[in-house]
Amino acid sequence: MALFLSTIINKIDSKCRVSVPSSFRNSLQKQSFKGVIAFPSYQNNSIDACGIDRMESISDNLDGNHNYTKEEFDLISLYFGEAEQLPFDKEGRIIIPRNLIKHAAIVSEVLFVGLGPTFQMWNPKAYENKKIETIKTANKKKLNPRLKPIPKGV
Amino acid sequence: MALFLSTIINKIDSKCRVSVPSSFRNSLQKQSFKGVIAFPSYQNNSIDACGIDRMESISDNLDGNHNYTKEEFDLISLYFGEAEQLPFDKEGRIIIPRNLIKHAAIVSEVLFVGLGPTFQMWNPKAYENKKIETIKTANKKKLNPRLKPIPKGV
DNA sequence: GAAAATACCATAAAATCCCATAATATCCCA
DNA sequence: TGGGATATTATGGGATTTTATGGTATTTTC
Repeated sequence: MALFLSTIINKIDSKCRVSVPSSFRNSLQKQSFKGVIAFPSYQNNSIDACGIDRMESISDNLDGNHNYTKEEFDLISLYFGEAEQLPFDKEGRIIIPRNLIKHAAIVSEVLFVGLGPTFQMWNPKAYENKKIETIKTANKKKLNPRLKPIPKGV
Repeated sequence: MALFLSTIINKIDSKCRVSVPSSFRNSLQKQSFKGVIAFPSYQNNSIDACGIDRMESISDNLDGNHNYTKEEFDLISLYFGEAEQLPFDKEGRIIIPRNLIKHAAIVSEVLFVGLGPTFQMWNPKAYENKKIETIKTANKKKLNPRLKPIPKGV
């Protein structure tokens, strides 16, 4: 599956078009639907996004004997209902729908941030605030941010 | 997984290109993404780096493990956002982004130091200082200098 | 037919390729 | 083991391609 990393800011024009960063595009272009799946985040004023592959695998999982709780299942169903399929144009741009723009309070620029298998789109200023808040909380709770892979099967 | 050892200094040019030491390159070239993943170290003025394999395993773990609190998840997300995917050019060089150059105060040379599964990039002078400091502290605390294997995943 | 959506074209900046060269390191065979 | 031949690095610079970003034209939708 795709692995989205790093942070990129691109401009959004009067037709609500934004260039998806080329590093993100590369993995998305290989998937069956050439574009991104986007939906409003319920946790932040941001837009959650991923490739169709991920939606398909979640869908398969929902259909089989999954191990989601009832609450989780309901939440995932909500996401499916709100998900938008945004195809690339020839230049690798997507058009962000009105409701998502409103949800993320996007104005002239869109910040893309990679979160591994998914990514988010933010108003750059809002992301900056969120970042500061996250660091503050981490310090207060003395969270260990060290990235370590945990050996499989242990 | 890759094993990075020893210390090498290479020049950085006006296009911010540096040759990754060939000994490091060899293991990285075999991975699915041909290049290095780099992010600002939060402990030093240095750049932490590894291969995509390591990020993938961290990502898988993050995706599969539902034991993270929201705060932990947010913090790890920050690191994904700060990570940069730096592909090799045909000559085995990477381009170091402005923000990382600034973070590590890199000028004309880059010092690569292997740390086992990861490596770091430094301003050679800054590394020299750090080294002296480390030895001084070790002597003061009478640390045992023998190399011991560190338990995996801990 | 008007408005919205989509396709198409143009351009500057940035990233990447491609080639050249010198310095190392490695090989190979007497 | 020596030392010339060969391959691999590290490094530089110019040429080419890709990206991001506009704008205009054409098609769709109601």
